Amino acid sequence: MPDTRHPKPARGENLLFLTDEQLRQGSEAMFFAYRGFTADPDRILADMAYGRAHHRALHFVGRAPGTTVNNLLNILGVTKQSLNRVLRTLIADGLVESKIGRNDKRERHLHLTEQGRALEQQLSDAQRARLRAAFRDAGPEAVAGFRTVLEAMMDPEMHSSYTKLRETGL
Amino acid sequence: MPDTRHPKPARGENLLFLTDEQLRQGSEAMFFAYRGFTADPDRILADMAYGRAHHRALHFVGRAPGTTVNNLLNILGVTKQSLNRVLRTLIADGLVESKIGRNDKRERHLHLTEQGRALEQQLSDAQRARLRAAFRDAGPEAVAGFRTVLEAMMDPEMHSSYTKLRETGL
DNA sequence: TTGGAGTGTCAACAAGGCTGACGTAAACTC
DNA sequence: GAGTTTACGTCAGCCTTGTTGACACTCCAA
Repeated sequence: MPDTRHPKPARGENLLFLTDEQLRQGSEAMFFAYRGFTADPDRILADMAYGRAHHRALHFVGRAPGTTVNNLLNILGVTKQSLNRVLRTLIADGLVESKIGRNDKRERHLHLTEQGRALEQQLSDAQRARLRAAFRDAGPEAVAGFRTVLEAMMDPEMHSSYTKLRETGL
Repeated sequence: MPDTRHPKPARGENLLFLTDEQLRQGSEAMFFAYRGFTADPDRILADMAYGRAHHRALHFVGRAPGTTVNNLLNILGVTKQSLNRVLRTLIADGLVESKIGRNDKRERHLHLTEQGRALEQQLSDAQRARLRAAFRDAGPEAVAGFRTVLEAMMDPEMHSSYTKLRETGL
């Protein structure tokens, strides 16, 4: 029986949270939670001609206004052809603006239009509502742990994208 | 300035973790972490004729041996046509066995074959390795918080699937 | 001026979602 | 016993979003 007297056991003791069964439950928690995480914006998008990829593009353009296509490519981790298809429809529909770079005219700097910002808000609000409820129910310490584990799960390059957004974004 | 004397502030105080910026970072953490979470098994699957959908089916059949098709459908949240396509190849390749029910002969009970168990192990090992490292780095309290938040993010039906697996599975 | 980087586009394809329709067998219900 | 419902499989077709490969254009820098 595990020792339950100490809430924070010394290392070496009580590694119950590292058993295969615990890890399996962790996997399943990720799977089910991610489904919940994407469910609300997906529902909104289903009515439009857009999908999850459009949401992601809107999110990160809104997050890092003026970002280049290449930068967005690295963040999203898809091919430029794949991103381009999404971006093309967003630009055609007037949600995203693509401006030729001033210094380097090969680059395109991406911004949300008013309309794009509105849709991004709508989608993010739906997603954040769920996240807010989950965070509120779980409490600040659980949220801190949540963030810590997620950061440790990322690939190093993704992690650096993540922290870079945190520092420079907005 | 938030009160930092208490690690667990009374409600109403210190709700910094519920600001839009914090929630946005939470969203991004989910996005990047989920990419990391699926990266390792995806790499293994890429060499075979299988994809992430096959991994999910193998996982849950292995987790709840003897489960019916309908039950698996509910867990995975896809249409039977979609699941059937995946299941058909797994059965044809001898990774999954489909047995007609004894009581109710309409039902099919699914099991992993030896070969299926082997592949499931290989895939899960890759995924668990990353999770184990993340859990180890983050520590038991962070892991508990991680689980708490993820559970709060699930849709209620998913949450019941999740807990049911935890109770009856294995 | 030439090579390479950043960007965009076309074509073709695959995985894995979806809907709708239909068939079969078993179980349930009246 | 007839009719309905349930569980499952399958065919056909569509969509989104990912992939590769090939090619063109613009601009910067050596």
